[in-house]
Amino acid sequence: MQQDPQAGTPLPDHADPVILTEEELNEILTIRRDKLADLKARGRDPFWQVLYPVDNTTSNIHARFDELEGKPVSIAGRIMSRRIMGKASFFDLHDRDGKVQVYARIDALGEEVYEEFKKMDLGDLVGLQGEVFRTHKGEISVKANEITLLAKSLRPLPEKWHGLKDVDLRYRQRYLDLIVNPEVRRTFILRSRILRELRGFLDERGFLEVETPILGTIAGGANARPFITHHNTLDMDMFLRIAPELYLKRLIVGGLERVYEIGRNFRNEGISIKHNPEFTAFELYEAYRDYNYMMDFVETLISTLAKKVLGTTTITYQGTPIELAAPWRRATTLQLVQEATGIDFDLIETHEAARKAAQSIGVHIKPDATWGLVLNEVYEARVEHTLIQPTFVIDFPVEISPLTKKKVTDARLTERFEVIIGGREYGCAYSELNDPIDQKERFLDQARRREAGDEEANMMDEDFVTALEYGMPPTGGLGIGIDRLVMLFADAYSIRDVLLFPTMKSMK
RNA sequence: GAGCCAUUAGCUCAGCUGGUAGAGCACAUGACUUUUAAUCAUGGUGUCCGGAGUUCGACUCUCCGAUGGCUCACCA
Repeated sequence: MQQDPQAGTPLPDHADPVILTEEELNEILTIRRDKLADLKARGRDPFWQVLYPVDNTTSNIHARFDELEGKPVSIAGRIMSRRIMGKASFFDLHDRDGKVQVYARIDALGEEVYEEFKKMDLGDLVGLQGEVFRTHKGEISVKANEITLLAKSLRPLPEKWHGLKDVDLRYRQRYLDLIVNPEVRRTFILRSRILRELRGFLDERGFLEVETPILGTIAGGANARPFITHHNTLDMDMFLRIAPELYLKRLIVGGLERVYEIGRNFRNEGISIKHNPEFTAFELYEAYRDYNYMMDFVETLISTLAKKVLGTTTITYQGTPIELAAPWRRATTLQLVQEATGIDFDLIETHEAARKAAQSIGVHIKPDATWGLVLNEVYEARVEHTLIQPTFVIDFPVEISPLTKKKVTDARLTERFEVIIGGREYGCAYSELNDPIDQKERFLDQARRREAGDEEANMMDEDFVTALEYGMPPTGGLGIGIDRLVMLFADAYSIRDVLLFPTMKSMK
């Protein structure tokens, strides 16, 4: 490693009392900065290190111990715990996917290097070369014959045994959370694997991954309040997307036939253990398919992902056993509401009778709610949270489904289903509305709702109607919340546990 | 947006009925060449979240604020 020839001259910054900050008064911080200053003064500034010839990882050393025993390896990582016993020491080196114990002794390293090693701190990043062996107590280890400080850690890490528990700090300083809480790292590795397997599954089936605008002048494709931003040179307000749906269906019109997008949506709504203002949506469209096909597709997709990523379709979410293997139950909203409440909405013919029926069982509804809105309210209030094993809930009212084909047999309902697991919605799919005249009417209906004060009603998208006028094949569409899927697979209680950097208030 | 709860050393947490604070880890010094939450001895950790008030005296009581958590609302 090259060292700067002028290294002997610099003075420690904090030696000047004028720029001594309050923070540096802390004993531990001061000592670590002093150690760094000492290294600099001796021409050994660790921050001049630019590379290290790493040729192995800690997990590989464990996995292939039999063939690596007695062989030299070169690894690098963070010192996470130390047991110094005079002229010999052990420490744990953590790298990206594991840790290994390192044995450092003065006669292997030489006096100078060993003394430098003893001055290193927990949290320092080092590279080392040594031989793989097993200790008397049986622990796979590396006997170091060279250790190089690659970066100095100037702050003490959170406690080694209890880790970092303060939830606020864990989210705001996720890097610390990742350093000291191994299960957090596992969750995000799992998240990456889920996405990789999802893409593989779709690739095998001939889907094209596409990217559509996040920034636009119409926020369509869902019922939600958008974030508003401003473009300076165009001098116009723009929206962050709430769903990619209308763009993806334009691509179906364009003849791409099988497309999907995995990307961020933004909704200007409340934050909860199930909601983050930005979240990752997966939407897929396949021409010449309907929602029945999509049910088979979803069953296969989720159970395949579980098998590939978790090795099983039998999982436990927050203590509740869930079986993800196909087939899943399929039941209509009408059936499920009748099962749960005894009320058969199919036989209710007027909006007023529907409202009275809901009120009779104590479900709160708006005074002008229509039959379909009431049915949906009752479903959400009395059914959704009770569906623990994977269930396709089928045929939602037309009022809440402005982009979905109506059922040929019942114009009050649409060919739409939701995927419910553990009482939560994981996805939604439908036979896409491709009738431009009907679509325009639905947009106009939504526009009336907007004017009546419903900020979540869909915005009119004239160009989307124009696209449909050129002809869109019958198409099955699907949307799945990736964050919630990761929560399910990782057994995470809060959405924030599967987002590396969840949305937080700014500290004042 | 509402209610409840929390905030004390770098981290994890104690702190009684109001008398200006403790432990473990981490850190420092010393001992120790197979330890693994290493051990042993010695030592110092501090804007008690911020501000105001009550009081002779506030970590402790009251009010205001900040941040977070939970529940609810919102959110298909």
